[in-house]
Amino acid sequence: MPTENLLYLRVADDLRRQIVNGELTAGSRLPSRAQLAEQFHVSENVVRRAIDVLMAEGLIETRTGARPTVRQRPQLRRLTRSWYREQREGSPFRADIKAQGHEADWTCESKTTTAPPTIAERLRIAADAPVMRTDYVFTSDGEPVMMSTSHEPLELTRGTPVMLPERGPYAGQGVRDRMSAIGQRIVTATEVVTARPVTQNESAALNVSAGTMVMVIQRTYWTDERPVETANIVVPVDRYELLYVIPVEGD
Amino acid sequence: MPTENLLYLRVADDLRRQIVNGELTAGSRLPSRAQLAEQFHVSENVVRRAIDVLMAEGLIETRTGARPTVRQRPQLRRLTRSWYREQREGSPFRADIKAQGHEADWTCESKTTTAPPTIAERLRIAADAPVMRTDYVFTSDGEPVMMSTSHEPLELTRGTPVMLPERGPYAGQGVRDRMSAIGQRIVTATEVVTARPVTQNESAALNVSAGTMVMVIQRTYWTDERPVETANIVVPVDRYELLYVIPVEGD
DNA sequence: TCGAATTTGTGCGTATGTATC
DNA sequence: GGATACATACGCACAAATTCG
Repeated sequence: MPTENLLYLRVADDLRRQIVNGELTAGSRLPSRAQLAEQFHVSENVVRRAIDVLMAEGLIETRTGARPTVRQRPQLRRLTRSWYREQREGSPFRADIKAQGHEADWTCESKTTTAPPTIAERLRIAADAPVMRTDYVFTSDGEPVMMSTSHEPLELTRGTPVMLPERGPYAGQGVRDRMSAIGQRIVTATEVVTARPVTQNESAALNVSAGTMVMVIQRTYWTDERPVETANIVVPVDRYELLYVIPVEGD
Repeated sequence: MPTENLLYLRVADDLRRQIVNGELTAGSRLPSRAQLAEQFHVSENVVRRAIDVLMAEGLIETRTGARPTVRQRPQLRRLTRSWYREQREGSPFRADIKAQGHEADWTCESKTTTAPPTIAERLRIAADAPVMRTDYVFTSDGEPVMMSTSHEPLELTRGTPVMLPERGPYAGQGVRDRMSAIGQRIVTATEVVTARPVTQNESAALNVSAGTMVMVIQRTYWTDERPVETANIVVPVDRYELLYVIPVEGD
């Protein structure tokens, strides 16, 4: 169906065209529903459905009482998910953000708890085994942009200087350096990437509107023998793209 | 807001609970709008919005004239996006799918064209330089599950036996082996992962409902000197998760 | 096979609450 | 505080597709 004959889709198409063409600049306001209805000679209801479509596409934002605003297309920032042929030191997140000309920082909170089943499986430890759980919220230029929840088996770190990830001599230096300090040499990371709608908690913490999507990276760090850390990293799809550099082996 | 006081969200929550609890089994039908409206003591319009929410979440499917059907939760299949410590031969896609106990196949169509700007940039060739474009639709157990669009510079392959990716002695063997046959030794792949709503074309080709999300992998194969192939790989988020295995180098 | 009942998708009108300006 | 505008909620009508006797 090249030409759309449904009213609300026709309206949505026209408005979308104006947005991507720049006739409606980022940050500007759309006409009100009543104005659009008169303009397109349709009912307000049709306009509302068209607005819903554009909102689902992430092109506009709506707030009750205010006319819809054209979202400024945030430039995608790139997260490099690879150490291949790079000499990376300290926190990968900070290095990535600084490389793109922004200020990076984070807050975190650690507590000991017991491993939930999915985490236990990923760490290959018994369910309910003691773990150190650390919740991070990462900020770029002061705005929260990413969050993650990390789990480390306490059987590895208990009683060592690195038990608390963000305290002590190795604070803020990343998992690899911390684990290295207690003789755990990380040689591999696995990352399982999925995408899903944002949860209420995440939408509040990351200041993104409900219904938008996030990518979830289930990252696990491995020594030659065992997994030593695993984390769920949550990134809004409209803020980040992920870059993987993959060595291709074989003749 | 722990308890939701909006009518349509209350209805959606109740129906969602019934689905995930298994009270509404996969493949079964929901009651009709009128029945649900009476059941919940709300208007049909509220039920409609609740249905919209569940559809956006991918929990149900609707067809005009038929009651909404509960989608059978497709088990996520895993795409391995790495050659690290694996000896992979031929098509990575087929190997992955077969390893998970399914039949894999694909259809494709090649044509010569000129490089659009984004592709030209990724291949580091002039815009409008001649390229071989190949569109793939991958099937698993006969169902379309993934699609991709590949571009190769014709300056590399013109006049060689591998010019047409799916014809000749190297048909179906994957980019690495084909390029190897003409002396292009691929040593690195880069993949940029993003997620966005499915387009109309994709939703028709992949048989997924409109409004659902896909992950897009922008993959580029590199020799030591230059990019030799780039592809946009489109995978629905509710069918696949991506697995990256990353060697961690250093000290 | 056919036709009638059912059900969804679309479209219209209106009212109320609430946030914005 | 008042005017504006969106979010939610109610009602109804019709076309198209499905379902089923």
